[in-house]
Amino acid sequence: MNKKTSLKDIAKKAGVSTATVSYVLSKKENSGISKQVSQKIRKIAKELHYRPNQIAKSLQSGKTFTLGLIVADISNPFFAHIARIIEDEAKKHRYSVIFGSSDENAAKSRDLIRLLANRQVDGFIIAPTKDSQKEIQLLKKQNIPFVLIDRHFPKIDTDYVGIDNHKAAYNATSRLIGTGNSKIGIIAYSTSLHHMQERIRGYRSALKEHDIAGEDTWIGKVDFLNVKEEVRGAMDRLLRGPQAVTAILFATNTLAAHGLKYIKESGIQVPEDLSVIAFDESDAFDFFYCPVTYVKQPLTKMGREAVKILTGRIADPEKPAQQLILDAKVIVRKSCETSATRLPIS
Amino acid sequence: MNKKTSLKDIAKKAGVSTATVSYVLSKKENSGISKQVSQKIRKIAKELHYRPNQIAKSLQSGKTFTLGLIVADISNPFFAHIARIIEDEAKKHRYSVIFGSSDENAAKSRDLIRLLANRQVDGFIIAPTKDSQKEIQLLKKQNIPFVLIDRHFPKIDTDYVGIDNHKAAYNATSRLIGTGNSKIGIIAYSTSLHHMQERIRGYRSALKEHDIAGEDTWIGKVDFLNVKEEVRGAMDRLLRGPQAVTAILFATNTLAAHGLKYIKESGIQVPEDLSVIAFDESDAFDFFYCPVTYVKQPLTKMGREAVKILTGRIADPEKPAQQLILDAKVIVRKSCETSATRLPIS
DNA sequence: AAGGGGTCGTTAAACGTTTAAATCGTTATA
DNA sequence: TATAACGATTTAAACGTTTAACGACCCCTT
Repeated sequence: MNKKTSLKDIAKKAGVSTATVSYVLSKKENSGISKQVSQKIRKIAKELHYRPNQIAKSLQSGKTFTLGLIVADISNPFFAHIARIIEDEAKKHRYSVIFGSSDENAAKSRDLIRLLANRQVDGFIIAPTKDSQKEIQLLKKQNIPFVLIDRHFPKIDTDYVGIDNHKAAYNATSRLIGTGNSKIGIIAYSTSLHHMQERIRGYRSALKEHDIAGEDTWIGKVDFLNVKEEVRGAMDRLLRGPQAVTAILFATNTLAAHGLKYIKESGIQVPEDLSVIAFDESDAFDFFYCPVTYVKQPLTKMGREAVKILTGRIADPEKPAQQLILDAKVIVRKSCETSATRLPIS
Repeated sequence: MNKKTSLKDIAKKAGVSTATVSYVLSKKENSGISKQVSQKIRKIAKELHYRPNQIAKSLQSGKTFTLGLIVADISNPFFAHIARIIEDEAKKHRYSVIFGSSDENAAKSRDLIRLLANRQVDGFIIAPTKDSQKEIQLLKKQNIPFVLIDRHFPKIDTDYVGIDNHKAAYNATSRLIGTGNSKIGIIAYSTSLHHMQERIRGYRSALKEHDIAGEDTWIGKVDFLNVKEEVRGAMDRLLRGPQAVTAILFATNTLAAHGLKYIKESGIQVPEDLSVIAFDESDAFDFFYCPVTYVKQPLTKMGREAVKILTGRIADPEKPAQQLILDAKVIVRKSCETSATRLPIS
């Protein structure tokens, strides 16, 4: 029906070549074409509602001005928020963003990366899943620009933006110790992903530093596939028996949300019975009956820098990889205040 | 450096024409080329890590297999959730999703639509802003497939997926009336957008139906630009004076979140002093000290149907526009239980 | 010996741009 | 008066695919 109008249509109507039209419509103000012809062409272009076909431009230029964003789940507020920041920063550089959710699944992640690579995105921002080292290596070998966010593989030298997870977990745990807790648990994902390992390591370091002999049972591991149930199971284990903990560090917002629900339902009193600190941010932390202390990641900076590093790499594929490790901030609230009485669940 | 390999490269190496390579690599199993040549080509393709250039395909076929998603703000959980559903459903139809946030700003929305149209997306899913009728008309005139979600313009005959906002607000308000409230307020956005008008109208209908003469002061209008402050101002007004309300309906999750924070800080007791119902979903509703009754939109169905309708339209641009109006469900919880004592703030 | 079919592959055009190089008048310069 | 220079526009190739149409070759019939 209503075919889109192309340079050719304009050229035909104006009685000139498509080259002339292209020069007029793409060049700023100069370059060879007479005022008369220029104006005529511009007029016709407007009449026909000409809109340049970006696909054709991309084919010819080899640039799509599109960034691929791959996260675990775009509906997770953590990633949704980052996505928004990336969108805004990308726009400043004239890029659009095409996204995909990997669900922490390496195969999905691989498929997404390939799909978007075929679509010739100019670069990727990726929160990689476990077991995707090979795919990341491949991107690197193919010289496709990308930046990892949130997680990375320390053995692969790549661009990366994230926080110092060890330090963040260390600080959070230290806070719990400082307010009088000596039995402290952590609930984390059961994954080899480095950021998660670092959070656990930071937790352990803090215990060790304060001469607390941590128990293995204090570390609750949760699989991505069955979060709700496994968080509850882990909480049960942490809060039971003679070594029951009096404080818990949740390694992500999702883990915390489930944990807090459990706490609420079991009638456990925070901070009297249990101190709590969580990673990330959530409405849940504000609205929980006792405002939850949390480890706030500098999302804005992370998103912006990721885009900057990526555009930098697109501009210069040869420059050395850059790892940007930011500090997270512990926002202290009531959920980890000192308390005298500590009652393990019987 | 590492140029991507094209059909031409494979053709050269195999000593055949690019056409042959194309036939082998794109056709399923048949069509003309001998086993030997086929295998040779496939082998070389694998060796050279051939990946088809989707941009070139798109130029030639006129299809990008990309959908444009334009929402108010991808970091709003409501839209982030829908985005995820759309992503998944789109994938089933082999589409990827490129997104943009309009911030309820018509100019931004227009720019986004044009940008993505230039990128030749095969269709749009749009939560339109106010004052974007013209742009929507334009899309229609240009025969670019699109589906509106969440909001639409009743005067423009377009595909649309949303809920019956009048009915939803009517039901929610009726619930508040049914539990003994007769002074009921609503906090909504100050916008001409139809969905918001409908929510207000539904609220009014319910009052009228129950012979309650609503006060204008019971309707708090909030501008998109200054939500936090204006919600607080509106709440102040609703809760003051002889006509102070004993119940509030929040027209969106964001409005509710700010309102609930205000309630919490002012020490107002829900549901004793104030009943509350909110549209949408939020962690805030679960974690607020009194679980909040909410109007749950069928997001999954909305997202899925939007994609289905869109792909349907892409396939057949001539078919009549389809409006899918779904029912929202009031999920009753404690925040709107009957209560005897009602104390306006003095 | 001429024609009819297959089989396997190539040619060439097309999609909508960009852009270096060529062309063609004019006009100024030597 | 040749020629150089300039200004305005066109030609043509290129980006990486797809695909209709064609051609070459071989085998079979009649």
